[in-house]
Amino acid sequence: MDEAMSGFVIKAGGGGCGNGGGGTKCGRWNPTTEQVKVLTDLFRSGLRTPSTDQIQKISSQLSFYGKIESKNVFYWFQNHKARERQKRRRVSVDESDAVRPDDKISFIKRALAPSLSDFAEPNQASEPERVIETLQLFPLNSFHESETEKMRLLTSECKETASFTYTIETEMDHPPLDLRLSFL
Amino acid sequence: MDEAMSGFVIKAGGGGCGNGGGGTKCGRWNPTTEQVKVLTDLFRSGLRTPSTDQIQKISSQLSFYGKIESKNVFYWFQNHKARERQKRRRVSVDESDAVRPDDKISFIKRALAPSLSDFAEPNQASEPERVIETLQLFPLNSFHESETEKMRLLTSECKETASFTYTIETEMDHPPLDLRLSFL
DNA sequence: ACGTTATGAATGAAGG
DNA sequence: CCTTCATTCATAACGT
Repeated sequence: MDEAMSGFVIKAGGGGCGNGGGGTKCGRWNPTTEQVKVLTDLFRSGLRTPSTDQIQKISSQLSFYGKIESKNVFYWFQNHKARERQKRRRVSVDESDAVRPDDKISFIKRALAPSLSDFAEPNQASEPERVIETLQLFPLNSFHESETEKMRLLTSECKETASFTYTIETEMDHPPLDLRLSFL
Repeated sequence: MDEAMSGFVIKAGGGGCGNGGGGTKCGRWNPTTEQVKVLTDLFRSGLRTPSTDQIQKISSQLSFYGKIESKNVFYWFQNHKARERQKRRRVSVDESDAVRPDDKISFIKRALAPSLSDFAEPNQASEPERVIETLQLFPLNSFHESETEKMRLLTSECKETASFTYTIETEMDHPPLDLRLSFL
């Protein structure tokens, strides 16, 4: 109903936002695929919290592909890092949880368990802040998965539903919370 | 034109989608009625933004009814809250437009309207501060500039950008354009 | 079969 | 850094 549907983004018409006209609504930055790819590549190269000058340089380079501002780069890294952690935490938790001990899948997983501890704790203090000096991008033909795609693959793992009942009543809030959940 | 969007399906194929008995198809989570009921119940009880722990507990409980992950619960609450608000806003707009003569309630409500942010008109003309573009003065000796400070430097408002040099979305097939990020 | 709706998922932008 | 809000994309579900 309320679909704006055909409004279509198309940036702000080539001029940016506040140019000349009246109150042109400055829509939010919509990164192009190339921009995303470069950013993702930088992230994968180990760059997590770029400094101000790095941000500006990245932004400058990326501006070739489309309108972009420094703050977009800044936000991108912040969000990407935060969500990477967030997702990882959630996935690991719900993987280890709610799986029956005698489930053969878990058995296999334990048997195959890779050195997960390598990536276990991205301790920031020990983060080497390793940025490769000459980073060749543009694979020209390689299509390697981005973080998002990887996350999707990881999280789409379907596990056996089973588990057991286990009372939910925690301290959600002090309010009434008279929930009688219909389990049992 | 949609080539920019690469939202291909996950398509579980043969990997990891061990649906436990139900005809559950991988892809996106489809909550069962019981799950929806519990979630709705929790929402009605006042829970709006569950913490991580709560999300995990809820997810664990709900996994009894079917496949579910923590992030599903997370998204569910996010969406539910957002859409609740969205509808509400739409209704309020609607009611301010169509006033029934015999409806005292709406009249009173309009009169009493605290207007949290009704007049949130982004008046740009009154902007007192002008951000200057030349900001890379001193990259030196600023140890650990706070993120907020960083943002202050990076933000450039919605002013005209000098990068509207080329047409947008016209031809994405542009040449390789070797971008080598050796600038960091 | 196809258009519409409902809703899961994602992410840019802030705030604290 | 963490959470939260708003907007949007994508798709299962549904009605015609």
